[in-house]
Amino acid sequence: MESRYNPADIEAKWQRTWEETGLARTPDKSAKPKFYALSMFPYPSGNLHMGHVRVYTIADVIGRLKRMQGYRVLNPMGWDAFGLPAENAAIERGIHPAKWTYQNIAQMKGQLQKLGIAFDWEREVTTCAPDYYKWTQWIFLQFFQAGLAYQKEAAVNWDPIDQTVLANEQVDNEGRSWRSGAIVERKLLKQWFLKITDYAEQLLNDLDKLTGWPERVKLMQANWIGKSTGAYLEFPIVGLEDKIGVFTTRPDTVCGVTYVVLAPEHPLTPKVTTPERKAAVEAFIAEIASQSETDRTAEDKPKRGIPTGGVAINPFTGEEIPIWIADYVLYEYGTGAVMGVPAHDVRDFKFAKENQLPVKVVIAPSGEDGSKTLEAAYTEPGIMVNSGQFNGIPSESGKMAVITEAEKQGGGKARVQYRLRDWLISRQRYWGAPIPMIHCPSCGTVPVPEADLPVRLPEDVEFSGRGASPLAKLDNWVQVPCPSCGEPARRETDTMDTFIDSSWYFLRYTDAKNESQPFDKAVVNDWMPVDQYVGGIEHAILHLLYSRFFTKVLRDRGLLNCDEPFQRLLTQGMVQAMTYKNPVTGKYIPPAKVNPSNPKDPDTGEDLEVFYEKMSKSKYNGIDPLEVLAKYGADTARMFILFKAPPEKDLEWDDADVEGQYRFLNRVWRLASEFTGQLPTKSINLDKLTKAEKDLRRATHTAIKEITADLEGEYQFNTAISELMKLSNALADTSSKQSPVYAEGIKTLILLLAPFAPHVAEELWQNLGGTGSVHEQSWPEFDPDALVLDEITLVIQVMGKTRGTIQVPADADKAALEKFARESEIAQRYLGDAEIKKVIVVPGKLVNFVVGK
RNA sequence: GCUCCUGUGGCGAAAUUGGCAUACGCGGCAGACUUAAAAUCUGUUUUUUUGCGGGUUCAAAUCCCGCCAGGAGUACCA
Repeated sequence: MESRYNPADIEAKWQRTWEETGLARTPDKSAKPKFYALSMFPYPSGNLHMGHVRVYTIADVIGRLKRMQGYRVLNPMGWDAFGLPAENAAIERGIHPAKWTYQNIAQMKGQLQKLGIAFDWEREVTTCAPDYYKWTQWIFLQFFQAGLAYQKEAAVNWDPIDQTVLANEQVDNEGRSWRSGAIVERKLLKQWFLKITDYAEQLLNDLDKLTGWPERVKLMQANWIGKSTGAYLEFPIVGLEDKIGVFTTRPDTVCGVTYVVLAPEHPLTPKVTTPERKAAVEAFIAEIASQSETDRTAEDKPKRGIPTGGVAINPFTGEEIPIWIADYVLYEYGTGAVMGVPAHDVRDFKFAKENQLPVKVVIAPSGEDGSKTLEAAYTEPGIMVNSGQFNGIPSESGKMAVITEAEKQGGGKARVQYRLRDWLISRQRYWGAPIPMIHCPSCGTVPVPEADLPVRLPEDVEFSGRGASPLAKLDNWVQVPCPSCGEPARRETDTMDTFIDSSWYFLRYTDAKNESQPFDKAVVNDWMPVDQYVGGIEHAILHLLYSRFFTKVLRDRGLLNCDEPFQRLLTQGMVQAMTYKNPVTGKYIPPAKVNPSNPKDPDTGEDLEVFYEKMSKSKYNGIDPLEVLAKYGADTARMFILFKAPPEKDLEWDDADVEGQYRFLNRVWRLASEFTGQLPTKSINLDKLTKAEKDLRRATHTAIKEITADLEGEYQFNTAISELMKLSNALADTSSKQSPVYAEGIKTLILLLAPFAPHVAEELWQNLGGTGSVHEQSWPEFDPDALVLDEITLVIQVMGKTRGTIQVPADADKAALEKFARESEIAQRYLGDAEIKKVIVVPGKLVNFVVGK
């Protein structure tokens, strides 16, 4: 056996061997239980970064563990390959998006393979390949047939740099594009939408089924869906037939309405405006329209609005109330109009104070009559007052009473409102799946027949980076006969949001080569749902919500059976590295130019701020995985990443800790190299073990127990590895290296190490004469008898304070424990002749004496 | 503003879920080996204490209340 641990040699060798023997290939259906381990597939940028290393390592450990535990495992990999960067490369460097993308894929695949992840590459999925996007288009047609895909003229988010429309979700809260960072403009265009709002209630309710998801992700989705329960109420307008419909969550406060506010864009705005207010209202609307989203939503911005001159009637009190328009009322939400109840809504209170509108109290805390002047809005529940027939009703039940009355009068009803909007999927871009529709002057919008799929992206395209989509400029591609009437028609030139591609890729993996359908129903039902999904928290809302939506729609189309695609979700933290920043100039300084023990700016001499941040080029703190692999090997990189922090927490890169893991693998290597015995094939004779042997055997079986537990439930790779270290330490320190117990320990250590550091484990396994691959062995099981101690350490406390410990027989009962404790020298010393009022005995742990004062 | 999470040695982190706080690793220090260094090995180090203040309990990092600090999500959602 080679005496030195040389990762470079053994890693390449085993990666080749595993490839040849098909270790990672997904087994055929059998009696074995299935396990679908999935990591979020990458965008093929061309370069692997540490974030990738972390996700795929986590999923790989889980996959390898499950294989050893007797599951047939599916652990696939693919490419989220459509998207803007490829098109930008085409514009900037004149390289075709397809060529650029496939080059990147080849490069990244090579890098990924060096990590030693057991991916089944035979199921590789590439979303920009026609044999994939054919089915993306087919699924779009399913949505269309279900009435879930429709076109709408809409004010959309227009990115002036990328020259495209963005989904609401792709605009950050400063009104900037998630990709280009440009301030987004509003523009009217006819767009394709998917009706995700039809599934809002299910998407919300089924969050309860996701017991294996982090609470905070479920919470973020629930907030995003934003369900509110309330009422739709109508306010008649003086002098008009029209009524103003509002949505409110507080119908119980309706008698306190002192004004109504419309969104400036509301169609009723011009109708209710009186001639003398017309000029002012139009000026106000123009001013709002010219404001960017940023200004309109700026923090602590005062609410601005003006009266229209129009008057509405509160149907519950008969009072005449003014109609205003204001910038804080959003046209897109609810009905685009709100009722103003200054006394019981914080915003309305502020708005009323600023604009001298009356405040009318209609809810009072119990015991009060509502005559007190309010300093702030009273938003708590209370008793209805000044509300005519509703006086005296508690506000919570008053909500229903008001709704019932509104229904009786025909002026309202209960209503549930969601914040979630329909999903805008049109992109005026080339590098995406073409929307398979044809616009015919006589037949209207007609789907491309299934037999004609895929609608291929034409290859001969010019990329200028300006104006309309490159597809719209290709006359010979755009012009087609109408599939329905045969007359000249035009193709839809928009492509689909790439989030569509990633909303069903996990289904395609189950049957990746199917040429006649996106996936076979029996096959997809066999593998789905995904048992463990691993990915970044940045996808907590969009990708995960869209995938859930797709799964439900495809289920309703009869294509699969599951309600939820991802049984368990692990959101791994970022990989951060140390950055140096000059707090005066705000500039980042490359670590190579800084003395770590006394960080100063090399140019100005100023003291630098030192902290951990997500790795990025602009901060000069990126660590190239390939360099780490070259220096230490994949096993060390994996061990470091798994050990340094729990998987969901951010991880701080530290070269010294990487060295530490390298040292550990070297120690394991040495232990195994110096072992001259045989790996045991049958169980050990337990009759006459020495104390040292018993201790070692306990260490071995404790490791099995703890590591197995750490990999079930919550994944705690960091503590699992610390248990490996303990076992390794116990083996190194033992005096019974000739014992079969030692051989069992060595064998167990290698088996337990296998999911974490697969190459070293395999090499050591083979060197010690193990049969077959270490990764095909059964995961070890612990012997409970091995864990039993003859003696335990009993803690002796007085008044809850630990005063010392004694050794006692492990099988002593409560009474015996108390006796040992009372007679102990420690108790004698600390108790003296104090009166013992009570003795608490926790078997196996402690005895606590409660004494009188 | 609202919602949620986190706070433990010099550092990353553990703690069977109420029962010896700091496992495991990093770093530091000392020693062995060496002409010397690296590598390796051995030993040692974090000292009434789990952000702060109260409470419950025989017993609190863990449960409850109130603060403080840091982070995340969301943002006029009626």
